[in-house]
Amino acid sequence: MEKSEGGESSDASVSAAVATAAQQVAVDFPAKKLARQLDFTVFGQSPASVTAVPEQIQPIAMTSGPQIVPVKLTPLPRPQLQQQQAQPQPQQHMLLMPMKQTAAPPTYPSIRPPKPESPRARPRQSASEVKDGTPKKQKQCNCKHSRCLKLYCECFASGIYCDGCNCNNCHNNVENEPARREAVDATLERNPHAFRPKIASSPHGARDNTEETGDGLVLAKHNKGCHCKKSGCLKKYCECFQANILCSENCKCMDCKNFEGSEERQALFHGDHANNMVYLQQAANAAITGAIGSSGYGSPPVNKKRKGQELFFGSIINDPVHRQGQLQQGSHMKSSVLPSLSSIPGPCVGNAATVGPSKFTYRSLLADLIQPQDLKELCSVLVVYSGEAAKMLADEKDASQKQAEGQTEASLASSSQERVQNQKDSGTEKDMLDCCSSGDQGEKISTEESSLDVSKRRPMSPGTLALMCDESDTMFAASVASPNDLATLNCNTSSQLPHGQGMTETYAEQERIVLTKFRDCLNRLITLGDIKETKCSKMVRGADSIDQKDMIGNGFTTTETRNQHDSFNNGVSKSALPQPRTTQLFSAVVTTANNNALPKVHRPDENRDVKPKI
DNA sequence: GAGTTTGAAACT
DNA sequence: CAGTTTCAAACTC
Repeated sequence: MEKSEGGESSDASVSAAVATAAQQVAVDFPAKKLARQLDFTVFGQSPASVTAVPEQIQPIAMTSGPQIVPVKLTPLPRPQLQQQQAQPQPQQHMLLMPMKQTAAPPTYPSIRPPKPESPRARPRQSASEVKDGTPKKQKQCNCKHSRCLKLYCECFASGIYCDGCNCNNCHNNVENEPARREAVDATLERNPHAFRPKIASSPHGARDNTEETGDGLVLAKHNKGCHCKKSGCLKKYCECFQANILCSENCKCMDCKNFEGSEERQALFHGDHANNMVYLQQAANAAITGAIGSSGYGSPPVNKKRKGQELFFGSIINDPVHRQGQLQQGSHMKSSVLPSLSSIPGPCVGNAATVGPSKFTYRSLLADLIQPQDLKELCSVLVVYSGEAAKMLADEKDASQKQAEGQTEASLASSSQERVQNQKDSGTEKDMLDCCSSGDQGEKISTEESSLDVSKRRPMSPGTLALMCDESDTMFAASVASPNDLATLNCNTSSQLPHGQGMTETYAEQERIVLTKFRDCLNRLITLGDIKETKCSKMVRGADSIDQKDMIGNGFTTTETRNQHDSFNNGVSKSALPQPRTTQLFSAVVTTANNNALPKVHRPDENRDVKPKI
């Protein structure tokens, strides 16, 4: 007779029997359903609490050996059990596994499950099992020939009795405990780790079994890895995919698309807001950490050795769709061929050889747009801005003072006195400015302020100085200011910082301008990223009209910013700025500033949104 | 719901 | 250990 021996009808009685029989462990090992339900959240369990389980039951198991221990169920040392402990649920059929399996206490690294999936990582777990994080119903197997006594059976593999399943000739129940235990023994004999988590535990330890993604999530790895051939590891046939983890070096899959950065994988997440947000966050973080410089790629993974690599790789070459994502994957497959494929992502050859635990890392579209040099140059630009702002403020102040003097017909003596005072307030600022300025910049200042005393120089704001400090290395020292200037600047900073209210206002204004320009720069970067993303998308979709050169090199960047570059070169501050590459990316900011920002330092409407945005 | 596909588990 | 078979879930229609 084919029936579900662990049927729901008998659920209560079976559970009661189990609870009674295994009273001692009942608390630690909640019922079966719960076990599975809570599967999904147990990865976060602390290793300590998890490892305690096997040790706890080990004495019992040791005494049982091959014998059947119907009374004291041997729970599988799996993470989900810990979850059960945390949230004890009534009537569950926790099964006892022979202590064999606990001979080597499994380690349950604290892993944040990408997805609430069975720790046991039994693939093919019905989605109905868990919805909105709250398990509704235990997964019901449909075994027909295995009697639910082989790992084919999810329930058995999960270490739980069948309960309400649709299986035939089920022996995975309390009534057939002897047979079940035999099966358990046999299974453990074949594979001592058969009932241990496939995901999360590792012979190398918890730490080795986890990897961190761009967003900081710690993802688990499949201990054995999958061996998928046709599913691309993007279907639930794949254990890794089903567990919502990325394939790892442990996998031996072919044509894997379940790696970070895989477009196919990302596509799957389209429509799934939650997952999409995770991806976006990963991308954002990756952009922050990896967008700058040619090392936009993190470490392209590495790992997997695929039997179908050659074949798979060959398909990539002519398949744009696979380039960006799998290209990265390919980097750890056949690094020798990577360079030729690195066109889209950009220069990543240097990283191709990088070997790391992580498989794939997101590479920002801006990776080849922003170089370390750009940052330095940006800082220089901002420094100049700060100086310009300070100067402008001083000019305005002087102008207003002079106007006031004229109106009041103040005496020459008093005027001089005020002038001296003014120097105290803002004059030092110019000193600082000139310290960091040289060449044309200095000339410009002297020209514009020919009527002013040379000593009427103002210090830069603390924020500007901070930039200066960061810039005090190569670029700046070489092209903007001499080391002596910087030294002087620093000295002046420390000695002249304490200024009056005037200086505070100046600082605030300087910083506001700098921040505003920085914001503009970031906005521009975003725009460039959008443009590039669009182009990449078109390209990936097979839009053959796009010239790849524009994508990878500075093509579109240079053309887009050429005019800006020109205008920049005509700007008043050009000599103070290190040349060119910044002009490609940041010239718009500079140009804009030269055109309208500095002359009107006080423009609340323009700067008012700086705070919120930044 | 039946049939097919898939890949892990089991077997040789 | 590799190849084959069995099995049940996932998937397709």
